[in-house]
Amino acid sequence: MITVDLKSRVPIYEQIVDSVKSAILSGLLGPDEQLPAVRKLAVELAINPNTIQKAYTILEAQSIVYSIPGRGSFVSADTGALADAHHAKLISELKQLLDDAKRSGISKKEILDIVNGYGE
Amino acid sequence: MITVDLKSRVPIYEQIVDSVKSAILSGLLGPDEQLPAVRKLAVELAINPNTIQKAYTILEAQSIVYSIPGRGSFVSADTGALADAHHAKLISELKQLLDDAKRSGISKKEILDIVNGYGE
DNA sequence: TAAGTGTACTATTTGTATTAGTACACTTGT
DNA sequence: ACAAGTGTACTAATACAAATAGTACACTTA
Repeated sequence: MITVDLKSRVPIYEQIVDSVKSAILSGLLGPDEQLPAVRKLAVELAINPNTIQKAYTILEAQSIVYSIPGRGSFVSADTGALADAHHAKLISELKQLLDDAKRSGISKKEILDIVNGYGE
Repeated sequence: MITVDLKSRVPIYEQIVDSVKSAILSGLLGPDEQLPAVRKLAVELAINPNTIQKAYTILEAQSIVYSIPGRGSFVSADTGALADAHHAKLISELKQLLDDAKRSGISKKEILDIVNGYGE
């Protein structure tokens, strides 16, 4: 569920933050569902517990999870804000990509062909 | 022409590499045109000459520039490969973004509206 | 000859992530 | 009451890569 690439340039704790966010966005982790325990996940990923803790602390600061000492860490009840932020981010990235494509002389037709290749 | 963000996470030498590539792709730098001298650019960007040299070495290894000791560094005569690679990269990023958007429940209509907002 | 160019090399510094180790307070289940 | 499992907190040490500092050499151009 939560994975990490030790060789990546992005810090492990950040990968964990992103991984948890993805799990929530994809529905893999539902509201009030418990996250893996700090120590357990550390063993599973073969990294230091402090690194997991750092990730959970960041997630808690962003109101994406809440932690109860002695109990565990859990997904926040309301994940709407997270979904909204992700949505906005995707739109923004798409616009930037289109700008770049236009500057690079990629035709609108080529782009539309690709977009239309995606079902629905 | 070539800019750098000291606060960015991506290494300065890599920013320079990307910056030169962009300048070439946008036509700001034409074939056989001379790049700023290592020492001069170092002064201009207020960074160490070694960092510039590292960037130029990488660009030369990728056949994007060629260097002549005593003369300077110049844009390669044939920049077609660079343009092709950039084109392929954009297409790939677009596909990935569309995948993500689909997974996030963004409607095709919303995407088409954005794409159609880009002239031509 | 002088100035400007790329190239090469080693040592050092710096910043940040990560690890290591320990300790405390709380909750749950027995 | 107890043990096990949980989050939390803190300091020190380690590791690694980027960036800097400093110097030197070979070449080209005016």
